[in-house]
Amino acid sequence: MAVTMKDIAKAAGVSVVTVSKIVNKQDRYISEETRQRVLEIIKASGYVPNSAARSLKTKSSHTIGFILPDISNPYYPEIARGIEDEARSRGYAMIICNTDNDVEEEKKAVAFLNSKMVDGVIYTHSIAGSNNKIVKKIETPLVVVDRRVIGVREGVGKVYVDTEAAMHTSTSHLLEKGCKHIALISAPHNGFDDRVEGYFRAIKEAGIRRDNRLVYLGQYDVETGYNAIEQFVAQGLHFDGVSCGNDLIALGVMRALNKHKIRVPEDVKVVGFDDIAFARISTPALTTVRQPAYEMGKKAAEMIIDYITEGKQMGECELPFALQVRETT
Amino acid sequence: MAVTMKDIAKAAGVSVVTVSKIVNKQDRYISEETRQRVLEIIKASGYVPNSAARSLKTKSSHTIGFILPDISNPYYPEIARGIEDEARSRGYAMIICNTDNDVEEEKKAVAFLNSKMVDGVIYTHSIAGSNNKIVKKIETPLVVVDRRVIGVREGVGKVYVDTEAAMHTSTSHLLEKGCKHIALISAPHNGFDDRVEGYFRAIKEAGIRRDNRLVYLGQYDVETGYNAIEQFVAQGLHFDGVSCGNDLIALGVMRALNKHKIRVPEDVKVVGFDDIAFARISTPALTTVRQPAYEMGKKAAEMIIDYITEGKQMGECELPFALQVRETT
DNA sequence: ATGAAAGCGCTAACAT
DNA sequence: ATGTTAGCGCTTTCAT
Repeated sequence: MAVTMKDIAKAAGVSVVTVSKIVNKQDRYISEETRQRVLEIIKASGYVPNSAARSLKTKSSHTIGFILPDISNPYYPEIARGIEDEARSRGYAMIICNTDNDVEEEKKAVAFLNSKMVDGVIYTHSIAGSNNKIVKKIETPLVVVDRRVIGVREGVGKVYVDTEAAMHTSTSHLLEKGCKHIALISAPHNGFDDRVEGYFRAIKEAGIRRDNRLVYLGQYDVETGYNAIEQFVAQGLHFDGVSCGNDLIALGVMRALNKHKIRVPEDVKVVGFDDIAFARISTPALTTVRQPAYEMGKKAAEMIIDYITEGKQMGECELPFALQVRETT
Repeated sequence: MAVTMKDIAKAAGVSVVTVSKIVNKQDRYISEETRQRVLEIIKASGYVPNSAARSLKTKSSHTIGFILPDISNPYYPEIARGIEDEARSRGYAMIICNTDNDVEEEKKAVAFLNSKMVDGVIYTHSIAGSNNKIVKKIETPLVVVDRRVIGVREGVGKVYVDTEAAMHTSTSHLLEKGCKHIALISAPHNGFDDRVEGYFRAIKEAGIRRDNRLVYLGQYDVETGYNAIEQFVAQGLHFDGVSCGNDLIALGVMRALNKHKIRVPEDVKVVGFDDIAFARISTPALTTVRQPAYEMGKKAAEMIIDYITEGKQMGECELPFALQVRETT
């Protein structure tokens, strides 16, 4: 049996109340002498407060949930790390729930986190489906990270980057490098699709007519990039640049291009999105738009914990993106 | 205020005990009629048991901790996913703690998880430092995953692959492909170093004299692979194969080789270790030894939860590795 | 400066 | 088949 406050109290010859006050630093009216004595006994005994009892009483678990599609997908781990660093440094634990972009799984995750009595949840929702319903089920403070949710309930924190502008930047970069026939390979979102819009705005500004045959919308994965190129090649389409919805797609693109002996960047230039660790490592190294994943996670955790502990209203926080020019353009 | 058992009891006109029994499926002696009635009220009210109260009573938090070096490093997320899948399907939450391979951070993580009253911990310890001390501080059931810990206390579960044999396999593969001068690039471990041993055993069996100039021990990262090759080249060393301690190193190797216009696999063959997602995607695709990371996580969670819930003794579990021959050999 | 009393929501004997 | 009682370890008035 673990040592409890009662044990400490008995050993120190004081009441549990006194011990509680000392542990919680409500020691305004505690004599320095007893304070020291109790503190020493605590240290010697290896006493650790029972968090279940504390939670039951205070209605706060000092735990936050992180709902995301899949931790084993690159990019998300960086967000998770940002959350964990900020959270733990402030005494909060992070419980993660993978949903595989499945709305049913998201519902389960929400119910699970509710049952775990988390004090808040950070949510990177799936790209398809009606996330507003999910958001409504979340009873705790909530911050939506990485994705833009339109019209969610009041008081929801938001941390994001302007993906429309980012995509505009990456596509414009291709244009500046002399590309005239730029393909878009990405994944469809429900509602406003920032990436697609950013791409179209860039080529429109350049006075280029849109060619829907060069737009391929699949998933945010390697296969999509690969398959898209296979399809373009099979159709005999001409293109000299590819703007990708994320780096995974770009890597798939490069693989397919390599297979067809199409040189990057000489024949076709490629630009990714996200700047996952492998963008730097691939050969050739991928030009991409950096999303500050770690910072987003950290900011989201900061926001929600500030709210939980100080009632500081959560707002919106837009973080900057940055073009990383490497070898594929 | 959330709805409690008391509310349900009042609404159903029964005692909280009856509700408790129904919720916990101890309904042997509950009449079908009351059972249904209570269940309906529960459903209608959206009642969720208060896990803090439950934990306080049962001394079980239904939460397990996962201590690991860094979730934003590929390979670990797969383990994490395996743990989370198994854990959540059985009602357990997973709290992760990053340690950055720092023993002090590991201590903090252990203290943190203890304070969170986790029912068990799954531990992938740092490669340096005296982990036995850490292990001793962990008061809960413990499973060590991915790493081999020698001489830890009794009753600790272990999930691992035979890395010595795996490294022997990858190096032997290089030998079979005709390599005569095989370099080893890896990271040093404290105590027995499986990977280094596996490598040496393979070249010794092939009757090749060991050349310590071709052994480079740094970190398990891209830079180490890159720097090692730079050093070999600068020293004018001849080598036709590289056996790497993990895939990150191998990727760094390929990058450096590419820079020096050394062709893979024509001039130098490269084999990695782990089979992270990017091994398949890199160009050329990396030949490597697959470690079943997801399965290891899943197995570790299974083991520890079986122990927690059924007292089933934890043992050792060796999972198989598998050579994945791709384009770099 | 310290403590007594009450109760958070739940479960586990022990009745009935 | 259902309820009474007690208590898990802690925090929070309210006394003293």
